[in-house]
Amino acid sequence: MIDDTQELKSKNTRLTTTKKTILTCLIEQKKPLDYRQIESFLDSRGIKVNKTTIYRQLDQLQIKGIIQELDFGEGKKRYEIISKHHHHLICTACNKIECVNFEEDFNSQEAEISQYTNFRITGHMFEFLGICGKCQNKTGKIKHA
Amino acid sequence: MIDDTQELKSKNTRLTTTKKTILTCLIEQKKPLDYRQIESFLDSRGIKVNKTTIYRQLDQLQIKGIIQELDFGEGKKRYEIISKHHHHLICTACNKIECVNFEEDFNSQEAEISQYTNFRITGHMFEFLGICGKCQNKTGKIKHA
DNA sequence: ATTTTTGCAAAAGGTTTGCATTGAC
DNA sequence: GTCAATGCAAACCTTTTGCAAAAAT
Repeated sequence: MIDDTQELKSKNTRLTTTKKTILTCLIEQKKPLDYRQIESFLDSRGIKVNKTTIYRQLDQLQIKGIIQELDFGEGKKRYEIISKHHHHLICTACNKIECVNFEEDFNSQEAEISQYTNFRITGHMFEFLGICGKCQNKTGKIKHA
Repeated sequence: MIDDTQELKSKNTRLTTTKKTILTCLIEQKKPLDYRQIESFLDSRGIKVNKTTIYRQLDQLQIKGIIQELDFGEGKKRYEIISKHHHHLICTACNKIECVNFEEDFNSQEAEISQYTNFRITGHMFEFLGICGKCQNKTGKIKHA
């Protein structure tokens, strides 16, 4: 995903407190965070920055291939450090998001698809929906599958 | 997904031209459409309706379990007739979206996940990203995987 | 008559842009 | 001194809300 073109496109960057702290935040929390969560983290460190700055730093980090944007259909973006390819568990009751790794082999599916389409498949999004432990215990209101 | 509670929640509805045409649109096109595409369809049939009305009808159809909202990370929702469970092919060059069906068996993955999390898994999102035939032929600018 | 459907304007929520200023190298 | 980083206000885009008017049963 990260190619040389993108590396070159971005000129020198300066290592500011904002940038350093956004990275710290995403590295520490190890899961996809939205704008508000990142802002809170900065806030908790006493760093008051304008939202434009945060968004711009996130853009920049994405262009450099350091972080990636994710969208779980919440009407907002989430940002995550790019490490190895993995998937997510999304609690449909409380929106908690966890990362999961598992052995994946979608070759048969991809082969099946290429049988009747002319797409060249370059990737996939595969996220699990469910109810987290806390929400399972919390209430009887949750629908049972 | 469709349960009795939801059925009961929605009282009588009236079969208006707007509602009928939105349904026709989604049934004919057989793929996830965004607000603008739906509006254009209505427009092409000479039906001028306020956006609020369209959004409200889409909400209503969703509550009744007739359509579903999808989000492919484009910053907007898409709406699709609920038929059997299927997946999508998304062209990362032109954003074209197609539906695909294939045999799926994610039991091993789900088992693996439940080994080290306490989520009860109720569903998944699994969409393929790629380059459609048209875009493959169109230009050399497209990155090769 | 009652209740759904509609239009309009305005707001909401997340994200982006333009422009001038500040600050790092 | 140069170029990246920042703040601010305003704009943008999609979606939602409140309220009153219209249409359907």
